[in-house]
Amino acid sequence: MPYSPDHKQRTRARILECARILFNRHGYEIVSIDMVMAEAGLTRGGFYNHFKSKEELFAAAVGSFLMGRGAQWRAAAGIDPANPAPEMASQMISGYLSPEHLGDLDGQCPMIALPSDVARGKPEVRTAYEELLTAMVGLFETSLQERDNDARSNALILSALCVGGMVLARTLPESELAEEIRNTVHDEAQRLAQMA
Amino acid sequence: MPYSPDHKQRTRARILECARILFNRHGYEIVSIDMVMAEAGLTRGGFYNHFKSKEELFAAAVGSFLMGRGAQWRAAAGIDPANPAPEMASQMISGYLSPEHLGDLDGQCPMIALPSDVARGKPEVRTAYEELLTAMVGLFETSLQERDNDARSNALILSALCVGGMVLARTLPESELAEEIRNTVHDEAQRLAQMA
DNA sequence: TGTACATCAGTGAACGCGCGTTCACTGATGTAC
DNA sequence: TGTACATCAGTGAACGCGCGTTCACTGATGTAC
Repeated sequence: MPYSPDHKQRTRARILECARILFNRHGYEIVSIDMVMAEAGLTRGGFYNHFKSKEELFAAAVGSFLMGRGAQWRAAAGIDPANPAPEMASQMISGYLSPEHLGDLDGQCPMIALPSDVARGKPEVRTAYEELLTAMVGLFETSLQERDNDARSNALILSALCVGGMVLARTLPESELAEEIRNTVHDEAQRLAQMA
Repeated sequence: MPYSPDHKQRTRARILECARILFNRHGYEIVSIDMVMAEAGLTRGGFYNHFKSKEELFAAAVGSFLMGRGAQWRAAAGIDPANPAPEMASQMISGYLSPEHLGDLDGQCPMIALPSDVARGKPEVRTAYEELLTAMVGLFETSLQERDNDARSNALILSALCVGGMVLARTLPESELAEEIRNTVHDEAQRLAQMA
């Protein structure tokens, strides 16, 4: 048995991490398998030892955010999904609609960076996106449900505000309007979360 | 002076219309200049008589929605920007967040179809996107301002809900969740427009 | 402890293909006479 | 009215390039003895 048992698994994780960052920054079509593998310190041929196609890599990269970069991000924001507190919704909104998140092209949530690419992708890619959204909606719902008997609807609305506000702010030229959108949507989401 | 004076102009408009539809459906990278020109009944070489690059075509195609397909769409929905009525906001929300708009891959608003592509584009492309959003925000604001002393903020929030709700519903796999998002966001936007 | 070996992660050349853009040209058109 | 012409929108071959994927191979590794 050559190589340690987890050698391949760690290489795969490295490829995935590089892919997530590159896709976030440049989008699905621009990023080539050569770019991903070079970034991971490997050559192109080895790619197919780990993934059966570029599309499969894309789905895996989108899905990897949930337990990878997204988990770090939740921890940094003091969010513990295992012990949901009523203030969790407010913390999520502050972090998601923050200027820091808007500027973080590499580390951002793929729901903001890649909706158009995902929408044109195969079902497995769109399902990976759905997992991210389901997680976000679930966290909002859990946080709201103590005080809110319409927690599900408000969780969906908060998710649409978070993703929608950030997509618009990201797509606009860097301008007053982009900041105005981000700020206004942030305040409205906080208001809605407090009211609930 | 060969050809009638508007011959070139009409050809340009035809190229632009084909480009808008193809970009909407397939995205910026997948659509080639060959595809656009063939769709317009022309050959690739002539493209550069009309546009100086693919990126310029993209910006023009995004911007063309406002006075082209978007104007048809407003007319069909009974929206007259010249005579803004208080119920205009509600009409816009009904049309924008409708199942018909969700299913219209060719004719949809580019703000839904292309945010990721635009965000990675040159400034001229992002400025074209900004024109679309500015128009939408302006229509909402005009419609709300009679009864609402916070019309600007609510116009921004409604825009984020419209675009955000549709981007999510479009990106998800065709599922209950996609319909639930569209419906819930639609109802919330209507509620907000009525309250204002 | 040291050596020969089997494994398989990783290599890199090659495949067929289509891209955006350029450019010398062609030929349909409206005008001049 | 009819014909020769100048214009320029449109043509299509060619350019250099990089893509996703395949495949015969290489060589670092842990194991067997």
